[in-house]
Order: sequence, then C-alpha cells, then structure tokens
Amino acid sequence: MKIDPNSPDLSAQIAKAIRDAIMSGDLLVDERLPSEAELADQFEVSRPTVREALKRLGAQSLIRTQRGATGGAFVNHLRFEDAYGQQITTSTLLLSMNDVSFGVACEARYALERSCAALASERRTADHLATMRAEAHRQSQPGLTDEAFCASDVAFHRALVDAAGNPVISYQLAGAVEAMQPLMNMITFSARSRETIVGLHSKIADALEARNAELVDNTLVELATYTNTLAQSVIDARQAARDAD
Amino acid sequence: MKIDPNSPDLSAQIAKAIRDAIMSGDLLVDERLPSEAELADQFEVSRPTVREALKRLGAQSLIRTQRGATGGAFVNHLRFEDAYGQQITTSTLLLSMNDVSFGVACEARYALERSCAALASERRTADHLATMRAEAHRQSQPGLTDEAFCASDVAFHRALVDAAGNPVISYQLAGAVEAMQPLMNMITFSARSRETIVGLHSKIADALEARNAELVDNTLVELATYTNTLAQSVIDARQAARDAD
DNA sequence: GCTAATCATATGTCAGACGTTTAATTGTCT
DNA sequence: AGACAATTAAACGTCTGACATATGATTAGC
Repeated sequence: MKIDPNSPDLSAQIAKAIRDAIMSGDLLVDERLPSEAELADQFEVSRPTVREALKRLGAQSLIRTQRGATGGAFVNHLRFEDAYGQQITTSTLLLSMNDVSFGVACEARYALERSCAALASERRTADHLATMRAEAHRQSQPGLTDEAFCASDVAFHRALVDAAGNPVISYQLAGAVEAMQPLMNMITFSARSRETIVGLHSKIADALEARNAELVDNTLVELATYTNTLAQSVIDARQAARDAD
Repeated sequence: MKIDPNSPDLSAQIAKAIRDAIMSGDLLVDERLPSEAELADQFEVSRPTVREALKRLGAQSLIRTQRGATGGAFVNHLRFEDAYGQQITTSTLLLSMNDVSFGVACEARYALERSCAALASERRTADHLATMRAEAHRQSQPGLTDEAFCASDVAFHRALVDAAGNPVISYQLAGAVEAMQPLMNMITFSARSRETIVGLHSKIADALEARNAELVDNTLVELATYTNTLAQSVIDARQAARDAD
C-alpha cells in the first residue's frame, strides 16, 4: 500500500490502495480499517485527504462507517440489493448520455430477458405469477398515467427476471430493465396499444404457469417487436411534425 | 436543492442533491458546477464537506474535476468504457461476498451469453473472429499458467459478446463474464480439459463465421455443461481431501 | 449487583491557510 | 502592430488544528 506523495490525487491513490486490499482479500468483510488518524499517519497525509478517499469507497458501497467509540470504517458486506441502485443509476445515465437509440436499448433488454425464459419456466413460484398478474391487472386499469403504466411494466418484467431464481441474473438485468423506463416514458400509449401489451403480458404469465418455456420466449419476441413498432411510430410522428415546421 | 443541516451526513445529502440534479437533467453534460467555495456558501457548509460530496460523485464517474483558472467540477459524459470498470469491480465483489456458488454464477453467465448468439452470428466482423481465433490459439499453447488461460478465456468471451454489436449488451455482460474469472482461476485445468475447451471455442468461432446461430447456441450450452462438470469434479476432490483429514 | 455518570475514542464538521495548476491579462520588445 | 514573456487571478489539492457529537467502556454510587 504505497502511494506517490508528489502526485496531485492522493485521495484517489489511497482509495485505490484500499480498494485493491479489499478485492484481493487482504481486508476481510466486516474487518475494521485503521482509524482516519492512523490511516493519515500510515499514508503520510492529512485526515481530510484520508476522509475523501473513504468517501469515495463509501460511494461504491465498499465500506461503511460508524461513529462512536468502537466506530470506524468497516469493509462492507456488499449485498445484491445494495448494488441494484448503483447499477440502475449508471445504466440510466449511460443510455441518456450516449444517444442510445430506443431500438438498441430495446434489443438489449429483450435479448437478455429472453435468457430467463427457460429458467423462469422451470422455477417460477406462485408468488412470481401473482406479482405478474397483479401488475398486468394494474396496467389494464383506465386512467393510469403513462408513467404509472411504464413503472408497472418494469415491475412486471422484474418479476419475470426474478422468477429465473438466479440472483446474479437478477442483478445484471436490473440495469437493463429499469434503465429502459425513461425511454418508455417518452411513448404515449393509446388505449389500443395498452390492451395489446397487457394481452402479451397475460400470455407470458400463462405460459410461465404452464411451464412452457418456448411460448414464453416467443411471446417475449412478440412483445419486443410490438414495442419497437410502437416506438418507431412515435418517432416517425415526431419527425413528421418537425418536417412540417 | 435543500439539505437538513442537523443530520450528520451533510456530504451525503449534498451528493444526493447534485446527483438528482444530474439525473433529472437540471445539470447538463459538460456543464460546470459552481466552485467549491460557492457550493459551500449555497449549502451553508464548509468546503471540506462539499469536497467530500464531490469525491463521492467522482467515484461514480458522475463528475470530473479540473484544476486551474477555468477549472472546477463538470458533469461527466459517462461513457460505456468508463462504466465497465465499476461494473466489473462490483460484480466481482458481489460474487465473492455472497457465497455465490460456481454453478449459479456459471448459469448466469452462459444464460446471458447465449442471448448474444443470434445477434453475433448476424453481425460478427472479421475482427471479432480474428480475436477469438487468436485467443483460442493462445489457449492451446503449452506452459500457459491457469491464470493466463482464464484471462484468455475471458478475452475470448468478450469478443463473442462484442460481436453482438450492441453496446448495452456488452456493458451489461462485462460484469457477468469478467467476474467469473476469480472463480475460474480456482480450477486447475488439465491438458486434457484445456484441449476440450479450446475445441469448443474453435467450434464457436467456426459457427460464428458460418453465421450458424443455432450451432453457436448449442456449443455454448455444451461449454457451460463441461465447465460445470469440471468445477464439480474439483469441488468433489476438495471435499474428499477434507473428509480424509 | 445494578444503574447512572463519566471518559475515551472515533467520526462529522468547521475555519483558515498555503501550494499548485492553468488560463487570461498585461507588459515589453521587435 | 504583432509576438512572446511575465504577471495575475481563479480554482482545485492539501494541511493544520479545533470543536461537536455519537457511542461503547469504565467507573462511581446506591
């Protein structure tokens, strides 16, 4: 754990040193790091510099801090739930900042989601089915705003992903599914198109209940195609409006 | 952008306020934030507190800072490449800290990777094929350490994923593929098992060249099964050694 | 022996200062 | 007038020292 004291990013170097120690296993979960004052001594920097490094690690949920007599910084037991939020934040920003087209994002989402079809058909519980049916029902309520409709759509698809019963898959797909929501929000769903989507959602839930993986997969493709068609028509309409100006 | 000055996590609140401003679009890409001194005034806190908040955001690549006369903190244009590292770090730690079994991680990886088969068959370029063949060749060299073998394995699979030509998929799968490496490293690959893996890799490259999506998919399943078998035999052997103690 | 006050430790925050980087400005020379 | 060099100002990076606050451990008192 050596740093170059002449470089103008001491806190970044310290953060890296500690991060490496955690990832290599030199620091174990729930192990307490030296106090800020001790770290400052070890790295030969001031306490504010150490604190900036610790805040960096805290932002990545690598450590947590506790005040008081037996307090300090502890290596955090990173749980899947903790990582979800960051994964979603990053994914959302990536989509919005890189001019990712609706088509590309949609392709990614459904390609990845299809990989759950087989596992979910095998492992889905009554709970998963109940969630999916509840969301489908919510989506069929009249008077629902487009935002609420999209939020329910996300909840439906997360239930589908979770039904695969693999936490690693759930984590990886959280970003792909949730990050789509802002893009979906930009679409106005007519009563007609909502009906179609709810129909496909019900079909997926049915297929899952029947453990018919192939039907789940095919319906997901159908849904992907339809969603893309919808988005395309919205884009075309906007383009036409722009041309008319 | 209001904060509660009585709560003992001012820097976290400030980070959240700025993060929300970025995600909601109130702050645009490359826009300059007020100077640290100005932020300290606005939030009615000291400069070190503001700095801790900025470091948090910097750790998530949401902002970058620049020194000098026209320096300051700028909203960062988050690129896919920037996000890879964090995604891999987090995924790796999640696997190592949550007792994710080799089987679960492997299942996730191949399930997700299979979703690239169709797209990659369609879009793979000569470059992708060349990378994959080069890595397969490297893997067949004798005297390669297990670590180098696994690193090359990761490179091979990343090329496969990239061949799908969808940056969102590449990003999401970077974590799933790379995070497997530490687990794979724990397996000792016999010359015999390496031969089998290289053979499957070549088969995948061939199938991809022939744009035979179904064969790519089937071979991935074969590879997943074989990898799992290998891991299981290693685990069994260790268990036997432990029982013998 | 149990409760309550005290203490020690560690983080959270603050104020003020100095060093360094960098771009813009100013000044001088040709 | 124009080009180059020196100065200046703004901003981040870091340091020092201090106080506030939370919290477990210790001790005093009943």
